[in-house]
Amino acid sequence: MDKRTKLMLTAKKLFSKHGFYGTATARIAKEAGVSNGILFHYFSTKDKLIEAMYFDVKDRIFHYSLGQIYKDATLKESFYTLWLAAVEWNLENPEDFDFMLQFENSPFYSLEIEKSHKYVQMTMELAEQGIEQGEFKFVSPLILVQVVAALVDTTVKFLRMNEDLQQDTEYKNKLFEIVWDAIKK
Amino acid sequence: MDKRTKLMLTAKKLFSKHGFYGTATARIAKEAGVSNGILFHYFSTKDKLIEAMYFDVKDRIFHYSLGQIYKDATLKESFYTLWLAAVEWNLENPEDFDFMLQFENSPFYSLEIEKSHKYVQMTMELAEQGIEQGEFKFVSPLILVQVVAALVDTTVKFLRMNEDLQQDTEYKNKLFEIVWDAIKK
DNA sequence: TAAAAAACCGACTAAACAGTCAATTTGCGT
DNA sequence: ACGCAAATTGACTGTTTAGTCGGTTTTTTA
Repeated sequence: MDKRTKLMLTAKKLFSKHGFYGTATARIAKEAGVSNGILFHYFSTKDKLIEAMYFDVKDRIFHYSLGQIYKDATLKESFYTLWLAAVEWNLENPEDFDFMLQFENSPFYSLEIEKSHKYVQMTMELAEQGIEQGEFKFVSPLILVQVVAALVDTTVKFLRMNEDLQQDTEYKNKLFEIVWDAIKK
Repeated sequence: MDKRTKLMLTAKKLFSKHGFYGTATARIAKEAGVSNGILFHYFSTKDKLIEAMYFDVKDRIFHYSLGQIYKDATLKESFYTLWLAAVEWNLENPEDFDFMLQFENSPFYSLEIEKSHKYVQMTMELAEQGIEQGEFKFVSPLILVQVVAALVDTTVKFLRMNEDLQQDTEYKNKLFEIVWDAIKK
């Protein structure tokens, strides 16, 4: 594994556990088993490292989740697939999840960053579709997307505390009804 | 105003803008117009200061919101009052809001802390009531509470970006329907 | 009003920190 | 096999940091 990847993995682990400023760059390098200097060769500042990790993680989760959607699916099916994929991905990648939560609620984060993401635009289009077809509530598509995202996070946090429910498909369907009822007309 | 309060107000302002570790204790004291030493007289460590602020803010918002509920209100009215009060309080106290978001998504936070709050228990009881009466979805009351809380945050973030909608009662009613539909059976 | 306690000051310190840099190794095209 | 660029090292630095402390002022108590 190349050292850049090693650094990213170690940084993710430490950031998610100890926070951004609770994690020294020297410690990242040390635990990754590489030299101090190489970190700044790949990422000119600590902030750049954090930002690079954000794009990496966000990219992977969206790519995975959107990839699950199949053609000719109804709107509800598409949203179910999207929601479930995101929930399961986050459950399987707790470090990514904790890192994202921290980042998106920190002063690092701005909506400009979010909107620059092509995948966000794709989900916005899905929401717009639903509104036009009269299937979703007649509100801004942006808030529908954010509601779904927020409820993914809420679900993940909840299922984390209730491991016995993580495999319970029936219960998860119930949880999806929360999301669907929230956005549907 | 006593110096402890001055410190808390200044800390809140700086933490919300620059993050926890982006804000030096010396800077808090300086901008609060008090000596460096007095900060550690009131809060033995920086972490203690952060935690004390969390309890202070959380206490005030819950006290305010729950205080708005009137007797003989239906369950829906109670939830509407609760949701609206929380949304408006957060809009009027953006520093508190940003601070809370950061704190609750940082490694500082744990569910133990949350549950220790008497107000959380009160909202849990409201949710249990709704489930028993068959008015809410038959899921864990905890997740219903968390869904409402998450949707308060989502609404606040959205209304912040759309200031023209902040006074639009009709639109806010629409946004509440999202919350209500999410939890109701 | 005296004594005890609590609030308050600001200079100080030891540790930790992000980022630099000159020197060395590695890998790759020719 | 040569030469050159990119990767890699780790010791180093100037700054910043949380927290301490001996001493002073203000407030409370009896």
